[in-house]
Amino acid sequence: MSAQELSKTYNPKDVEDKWYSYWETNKLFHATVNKDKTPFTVVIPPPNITGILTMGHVLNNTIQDVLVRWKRMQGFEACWIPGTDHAGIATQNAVEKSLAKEGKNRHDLGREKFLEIVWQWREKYGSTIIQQLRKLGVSCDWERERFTMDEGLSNAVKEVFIRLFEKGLVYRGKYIVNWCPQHQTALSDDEVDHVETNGNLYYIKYQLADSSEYAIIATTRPETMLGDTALCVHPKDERHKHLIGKTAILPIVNRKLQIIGDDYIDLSFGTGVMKVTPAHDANDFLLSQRHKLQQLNIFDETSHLNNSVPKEYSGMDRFECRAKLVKDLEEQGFLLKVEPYAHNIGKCYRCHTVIEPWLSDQWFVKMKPLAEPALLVVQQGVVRFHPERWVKVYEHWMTNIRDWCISRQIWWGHRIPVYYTPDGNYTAARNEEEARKKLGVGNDIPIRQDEDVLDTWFSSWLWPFTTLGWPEENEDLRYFNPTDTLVTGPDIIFFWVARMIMANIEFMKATAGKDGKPRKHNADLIPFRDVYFTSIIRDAQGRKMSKSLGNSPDPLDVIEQYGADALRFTVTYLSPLGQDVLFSTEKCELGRNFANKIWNAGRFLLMNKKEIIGDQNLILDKLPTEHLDLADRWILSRLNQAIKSFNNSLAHFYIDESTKLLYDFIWHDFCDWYIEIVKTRFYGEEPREIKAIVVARALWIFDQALRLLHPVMPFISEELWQNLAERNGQSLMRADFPSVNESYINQTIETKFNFIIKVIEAVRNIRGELNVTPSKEIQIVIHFQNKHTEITAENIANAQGFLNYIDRLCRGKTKPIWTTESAELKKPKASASAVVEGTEIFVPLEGIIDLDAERNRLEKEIARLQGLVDGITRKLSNTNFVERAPKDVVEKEREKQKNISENKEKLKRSLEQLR
RNA sequence: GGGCUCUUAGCUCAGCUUGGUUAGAGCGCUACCUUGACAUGGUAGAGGUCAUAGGUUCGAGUCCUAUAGAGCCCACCA
Repeated sequence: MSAQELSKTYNPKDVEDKWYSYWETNKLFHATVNKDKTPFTVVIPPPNITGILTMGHVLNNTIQDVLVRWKRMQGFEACWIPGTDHAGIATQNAVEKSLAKEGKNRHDLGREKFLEIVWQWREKYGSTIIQQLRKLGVSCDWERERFTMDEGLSNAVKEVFIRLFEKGLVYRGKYIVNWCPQHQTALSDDEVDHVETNGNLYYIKYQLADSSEYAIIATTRPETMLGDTALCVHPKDERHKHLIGKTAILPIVNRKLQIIGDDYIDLSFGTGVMKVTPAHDANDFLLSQRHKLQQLNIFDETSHLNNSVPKEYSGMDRFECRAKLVKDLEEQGFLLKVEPYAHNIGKCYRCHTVIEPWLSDQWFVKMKPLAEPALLVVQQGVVRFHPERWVKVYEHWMTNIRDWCISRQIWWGHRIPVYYTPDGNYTAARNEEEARKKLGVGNDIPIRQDEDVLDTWFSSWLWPFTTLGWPEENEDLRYFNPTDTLVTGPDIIFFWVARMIMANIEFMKATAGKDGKPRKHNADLIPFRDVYFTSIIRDAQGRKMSKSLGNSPDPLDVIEQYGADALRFTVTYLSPLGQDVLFSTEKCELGRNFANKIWNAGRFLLMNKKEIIGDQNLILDKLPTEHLDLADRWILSRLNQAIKSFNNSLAHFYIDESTKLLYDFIWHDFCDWYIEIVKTRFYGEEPREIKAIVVARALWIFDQALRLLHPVMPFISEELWQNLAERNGQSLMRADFPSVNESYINQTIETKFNFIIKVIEAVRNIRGELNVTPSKEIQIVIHFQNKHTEITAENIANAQGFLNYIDRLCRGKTKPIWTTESAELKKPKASASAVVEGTEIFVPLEGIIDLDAERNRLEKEIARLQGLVDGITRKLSNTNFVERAPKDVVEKEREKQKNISENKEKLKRSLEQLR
């Protein structure tokens, strides 16, 4: 489309897909090792293959894209590595659900067939979210797209497991794990949500053997008593310490329980006597290890009672069993009382089934040795968190870290590379052959691989280096790792961020860095320098937007309705560092309106370019500096200030601030003032050659603004930029980001221009307040103070030029004239008036003015100024202030007092004349 | 129990890092305007004891302490 045919409103649909495929087919997203450039690398938090795009992804990926596009334009070798996560439990869930619809389950199919189906499922749906991300305009290097279960990453996972195993950092053990009976797998501590729930506290009588005495215990899970193997009291508890060493009889079961003493007991809770159920409570398990107690497992993997309990209970569901047991205890006189009791219950973070602590064989990573260096790099600021407060949270977790349960009893995932001989020996190996070698067994003896798979995070914690080819050592890895910025949600700080820091440090030690030498310094071992924790997006009611609540608008609908740029702009505008964001679809009107404003600014300039210069394309390679007037100098000052502030805000991750800067500069400075003033020159009397310079300059400044805008709104900026001038096949996304020219930043110019703004606003105010319609022509008499005459004389082409500004910008027909301080002032009789920094403005309105309204207006203004003067006077009469405050502050107050008083007096005189 | 965050206009939020302009924006509201980019627009206006109470200071929306309310995270009580 040629420039002159721009439509009246901006239509995102006409341009978004067009430019995205242009960028992609021309490989503009692709990054390669380039020794002449500094790399800027970002790895995407890999979305789940089960996922669809949510507002959370929109925010997260927009921020990444803003950073990546900004750096790319600044001349960095910007590389954004995309990919997806296999999401073990989530994906297996999704597939099992769809199988269930056909009445099948995974056990009917068997492992191999089931995995085949999951892979098919992944082929079909696994790239949905990746396609959706493209709609948002993300500039990922798609040639580098990875998947946590692709061949390379799977090998890396194996390699890591084996190395950790050989170092003794991976071990197998019987431990209490969080067992989800729904998924029939262990979960890590982080995968358990604690939900406050109203339950009951049951008080149960345990008879002592050979005695009439009994102990009372309190429990919220009475069914677990079937697995009790001891009672426990505090050794210093006067009430109960005599019980230590005695034996109690477990009700119903009649098992003998020894009574032990341990200071784990909380004296203030319950009865002071605790039942010990080693196989079904984490703390009891620890007790049982200390006291060498029997660990009796009473549940199967579905949390039904197994046959180690009396047969009337075996086979029952745990909650059925609880009900029956409570009834039986009551009937047999063991139940003393039941109290309502609110407590936290652990639930599966995926299916919300109540977690059952369960004793089983699992694999763990020993975390302490990995955590120590990872804690240090954050404390020392080698890795920086934004906002910083997450450092404390991180510290707390890292110093109290527990071993990581990494085995999962599901099928979809990286199978644990451990092989067992029939007699129970085992080792970690890359394949069966290697395993036989390590185990020293021949082909005649069958060995089997562990059935379990690894936690999903066991592949994602390697993401910053496996995506670059590790364990293979290559140029990419040396060049792009450590990466620069990670953008992610604070909810996965432990799942993912902390573990990536650990893994990168651990495994990059043996890898060469940028200089080709082994990495030694922390700065080369970390996975990323900066971590930006995004806001949590909430709905209008303040609820977190989530798939399960279904309260997240579909971003694709939002894009359809408002455009991707509008969505990008709006979410970044709304996201202050470290605070939550309330989002609703309608808020995207903000972004849409802004896009339309920009569009029309471009349209206007191009229309005038055609009018003045004609059809030939401009080059816009440099700023035309001829015939600069005050407004030109002012907008150049504002532009350079905007560039400077934008860079500064982004460097500090104040994303919302940088977006607001763009908005204010383009809408208010450029459109509201500069374009309006440029109009006076387009339609004025200046020769065509000068007008040509003026329009070319306006276009050059707009070109700069589009470059500035591009990281946030890539589509509209590219479309307009291409229309603006001859580009010879270059794309804006690879164009130079504007650099700051300090010499244009000029406070004096801005002050002078602000005076003009104030004069114009004063006249507009008179018109508005006195209800003088724009069609009514008014005369304006401006009585300049000397200090202001120079503004018109020196900085605007001529005095007529200044009056043209006034005429044009006062939004209505005007006939401005001016006098100077030294000239005799012929104050019109019935007139409205205003004072701007001492310069008086009169609007003679005899016959049309509502004198009462004007008196009212003046009285109000005088009262306001009086209030200000009073405040300052009070301050200045405080001797403490005058003596102790810095001199310049006091001087400023004096100056202020003087100026405001003078203005007030002038208005008072005008008011007198109206009486 | 430990930690963190928030409370500013009718609504949603900036401003606090580094104390000193007449405390800002968007939406909404009121009035006027379809003027040769844009009504997804323009101009003007109304609207705020900056949660409360103390403290530091010449001076506090901004710094400190406490309180109240809202929310989040971690740990966990059998």
